[in-house]
Amino acid sequence: MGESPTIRDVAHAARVAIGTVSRVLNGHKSVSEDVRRRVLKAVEKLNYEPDRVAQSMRLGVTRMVACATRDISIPGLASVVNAAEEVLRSCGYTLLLAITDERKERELDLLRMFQQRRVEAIIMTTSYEEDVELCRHIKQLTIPVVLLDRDQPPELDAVTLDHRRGTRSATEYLLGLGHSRIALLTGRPSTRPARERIAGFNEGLAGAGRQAHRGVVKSGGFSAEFGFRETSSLLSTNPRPTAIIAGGMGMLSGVLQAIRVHGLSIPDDISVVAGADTDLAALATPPITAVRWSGTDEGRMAVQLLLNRLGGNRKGPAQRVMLSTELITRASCAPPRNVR
Amino acid sequence: MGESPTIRDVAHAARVAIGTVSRVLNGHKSVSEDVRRRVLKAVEKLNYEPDRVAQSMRLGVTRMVACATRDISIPGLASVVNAAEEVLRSCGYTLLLAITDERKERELDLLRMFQQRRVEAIIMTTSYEEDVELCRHIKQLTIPVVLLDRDQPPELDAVTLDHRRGTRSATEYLLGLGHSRIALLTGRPSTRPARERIAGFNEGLAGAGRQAHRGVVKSGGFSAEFGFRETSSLLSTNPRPTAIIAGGMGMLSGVLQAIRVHGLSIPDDISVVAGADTDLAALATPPITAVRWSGTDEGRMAVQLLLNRLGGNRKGPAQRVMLSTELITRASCAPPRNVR
DNA sequence: ATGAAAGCGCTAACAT
DNA sequence: ATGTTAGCGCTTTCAT
Repeated sequence: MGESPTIRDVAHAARVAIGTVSRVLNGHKSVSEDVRRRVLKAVEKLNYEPDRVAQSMRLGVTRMVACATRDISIPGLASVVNAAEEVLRSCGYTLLLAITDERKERELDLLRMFQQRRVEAIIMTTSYEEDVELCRHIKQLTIPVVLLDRDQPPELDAVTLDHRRGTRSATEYLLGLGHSRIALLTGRPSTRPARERIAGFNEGLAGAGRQAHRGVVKSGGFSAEFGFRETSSLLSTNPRPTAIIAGGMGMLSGVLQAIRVHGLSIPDDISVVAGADTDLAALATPPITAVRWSGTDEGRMAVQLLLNRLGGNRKGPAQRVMLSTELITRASCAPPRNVR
Repeated sequence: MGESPTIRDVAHAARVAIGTVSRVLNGHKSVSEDVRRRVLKAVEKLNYEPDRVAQSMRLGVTRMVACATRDISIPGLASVVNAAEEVLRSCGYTLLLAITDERKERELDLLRMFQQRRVEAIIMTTSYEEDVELCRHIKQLTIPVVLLDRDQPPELDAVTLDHRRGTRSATEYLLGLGHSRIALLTGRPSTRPARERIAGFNEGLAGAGRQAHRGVVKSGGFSAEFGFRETSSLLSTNPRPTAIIAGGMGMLSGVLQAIRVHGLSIPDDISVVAGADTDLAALATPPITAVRWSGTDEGRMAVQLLLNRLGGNRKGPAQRVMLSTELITRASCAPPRNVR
């Protein structure tokens, strides 16, 4: 880094003052054609690139936005980040990416690091929405923060997904097929997607006049491992559920694996609904009914909210956008055995 | 950003000189207990965070590493980035992420931006390895660059995957089952993974003493869309191939979709091998034989090479690491009809 | 139209 | 042990 030419080198080569070089590079009006040419030639010759660190320091603006998220190898999250980067870059911002792995300590570390790096805004998922320390640290930031599919703290902007309606639709659909023992697998209730799915599930059950105990909720994680473990244990109970809702982005593979291991077939022995519409859901055999939403829209919208804040609307009330979900019915659900 | 307290504010609050604050914060020896306590209390009270932009400027070191890649919504790439971020962060580096979308212009833009931001190293996939302009721009960078699964330019470090052997194994396996019309779908030969897969394919065919024309190569893209399009067209030829190798990370879904649309069944009508071992490959029905490798290892190794350079070994010869691939045989391949 | 110089926040070298 | 100051590369204000 030390060996890069500086504006001083350019000025020297062009035999002008450094202020003049700056003016040329920033397109100021009062520069003579002759000088402008000399400067540009010197820039070319030295392969000069302005130091954005120095610019940031001088101007007090970094044009960097940070994104902290659980794990981008989860397809749903990768789309969000991918879309966010594309929009940000097209607006001249640079994305700084960090993986939280759902660890609170790491989230706090990252928050501090973002602050030190003087990023101008943050897009993030918090792992523990109810954690007061975390919320306190987030709120005392002086830059805009946009939450991804999170509710807390309430004074922040957020783009959320309508998991509640998606899960309610799935539940109603399964009840309509005649299922009376439906299991919902989802994350800890300390995160919004899990809470909303559970709420939608209960609404669906209640709305059909059924007893809530006809549903079984396993709330503890979004991972494939969790899906596998809980599905395995559910399938060993008697009577076992006749339908499972895999309420997490990367959970489906574990659920399918467990069903396969138990030698059961979909939808004859058990119906399955996926909480996200992935390649796997669409192309499994049979194809899996899924609650679909767009991670790309989520990422774009998050940046939208953020740019609105950076554009000057710093003090307005929390902006909340909820993106719709849609139940895509496929062949993975059928009436349970006893009903047919 | 303007309202953050500076070291000067801390110094004032603690009634010491700014140099003293700096010494306390950087753990220098010669500081009295009393002063140290006063400074830390002031830091606490003001919620002071040192400005890393200013530190970068002063020290000439940013502790930032950039990663530019095609599209992180491709599962294989997301794992690479995810792993790279984890290692980098644990070493005190911050990851700056950019999506190239395989556009040369964007790659050139990004290279320039990285240079301006004074990142200390770059991890990237180039879209057009043969492009002299791109190679020239990369080579004139003064910071370490690690290529992901790319060969060009040859003076750069790279971590690559042994697609050649993986594809040769797949080809030999299919030939061994009795297939004589095998199709390989893969990307443009301007990228290493495609070239290597084609080479491995041809080696496999040649090694079995078969005529090369028993193989059909469609080289044009890694996307699901490409897989769908080419598979559809291949399935309409007569005689149609009896086996397809989906030689790309996100291609399998398109291939399976096309096979499904044509009403064919795997492996009775056609055998399939996937170029990456994804959830979809493992859990499709039937499960798909796949060439497996570890994106996580790839990302970690890339950072390893990079840290080695940053650790001082700037001038050594290009470091090249090739990670092995493994053929995971599953139920998607069987002898073709005429052989059974 | 151009030059000179201040100053962004910080660290380290030099004083004391 | 602590204060003072130069200077990192840049933009911008103030002269001229």
